[in-house]
Amino acid sequence: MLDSTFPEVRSLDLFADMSDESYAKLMRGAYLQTFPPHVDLITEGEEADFLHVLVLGSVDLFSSWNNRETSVSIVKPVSTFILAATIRDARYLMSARTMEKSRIVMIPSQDVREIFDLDAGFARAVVVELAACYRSVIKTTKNLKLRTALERLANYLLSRSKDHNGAQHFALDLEKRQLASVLGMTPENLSRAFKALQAYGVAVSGENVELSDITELEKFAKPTTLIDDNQT
Amino acid sequence: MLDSTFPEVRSLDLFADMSDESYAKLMRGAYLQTFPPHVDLITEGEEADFLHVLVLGSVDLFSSWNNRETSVSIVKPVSTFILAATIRDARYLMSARTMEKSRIVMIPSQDVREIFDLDAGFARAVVVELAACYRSVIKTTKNLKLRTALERLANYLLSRSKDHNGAQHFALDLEKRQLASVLGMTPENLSRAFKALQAYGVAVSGENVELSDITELEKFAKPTTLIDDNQT
DNA sequence: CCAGTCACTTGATATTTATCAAGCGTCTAT
DNA sequence: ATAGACGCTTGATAAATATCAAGTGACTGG
Repeated sequence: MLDSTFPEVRSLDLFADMSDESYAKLMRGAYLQTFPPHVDLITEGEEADFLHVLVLGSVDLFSSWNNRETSVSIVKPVSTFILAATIRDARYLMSARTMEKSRIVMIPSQDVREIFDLDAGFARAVVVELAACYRSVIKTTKNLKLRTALERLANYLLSRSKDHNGAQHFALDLEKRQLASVLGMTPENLSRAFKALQAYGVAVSGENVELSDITELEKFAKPTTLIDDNQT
Repeated sequence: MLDSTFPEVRSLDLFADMSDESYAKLMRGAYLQTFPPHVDLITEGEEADFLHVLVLGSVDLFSSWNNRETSVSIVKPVSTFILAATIRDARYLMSARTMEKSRIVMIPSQDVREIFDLDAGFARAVVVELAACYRSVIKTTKNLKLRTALERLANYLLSRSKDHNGAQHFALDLEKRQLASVLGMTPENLSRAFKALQAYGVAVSGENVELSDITELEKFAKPTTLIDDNQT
């Protein structure tokens, strides 16, 4: 299904270190598909038949219980989702929907498990990716359990600022309702939280954020690499 | 350091599928050590020099920020901790301390990474373990974001009941203060939550729990395998 | 251009959760 | 035995967060 006309996939970290032969095998049953915005890709509880790799766009991983819903994380290119379910041949723990137009590679889970045993380079890449995912969720848990909503928002803003080379001004990359869900609060509360952070030099207008006193904001937010750093 | 006098280690899921040669290499630099209760094993932020495997006892993985502290999870035998940090050669995201007398295998991280590349059976076992850890934290996150403290406690009790073959009566395996921290609430609140659950047939005396109406409690708690099941 | 939709905001209020202070009961060490 | 320590509980209160109900403003489709 997938051939060399998609070098973008081959060069992803996850596939870069494997043999051509393994790659060919892996891709034999794979699809590369483009989805419009707001399309449901996966529903939690289903069997994990495919490993998904997001090549372009963005995907919301969310979960529901008892009529409540929450965003567990937002996936940006290039990353996999549903890797753990694929490995364990288990059911999805989260649902997924596209947030914008997205290009996604879908690889049959069984092939992933098969090639994992055959190709050490791929195995290493899978483990490294999975470990990164694990550490990211641990950080989320710490963020939720150790901080108030206001503190989470403050640190989120500082984090985004760092993503923009420490810029004082940048645009939110999420709708506010979406951001509220990611941060574990209601949209109403997010509005009030933004207002409360005015005291630390935060100004928001639409999607535009201005941090006029990053030092003061940091004094309040107390960011730490052990929670707020995406890389380590 | 470790030889065949510790068959308990060799037969762990993590090590069972590897060659004798790889196992020998892996254990060359390893220690098997017994720690007394309430000993700090690891401090978050340090380099992950060793992979830890808990063979006996129990270990608290906790984290601190801004003078607050929370239990992220309790590790019971047989499982690893710090696996993700070892894989990524990164810093620990959590601190660890023994809760009771515990026997722990410590394997130099570098050896783990080396043998991972050499032994496919070990690689598979590492990935399966890591995927299980990942899914477990995802469930924790969903639990925290989708449920109130009362709902978390109710589901925790139902979960423990299932661990005891659905028994109506069982003993808590954690101190209440510890349990409160795991569930993301204060000890005071846990006390009140237990009282509030009396309405659903929950009675607690010391460490003894009696669930006199599991059906009613389930109607309130709405447990789901996608959050509350340890296995899948 | 206008009406409608929709995300966001704001205010009032309720619920949930934490904090502080005190008290209770059990265990332990002298 | 008894004093203290300690874990737990309880009550009073405060803080954090959610809910409900309007309202605003921007974009969109006819």
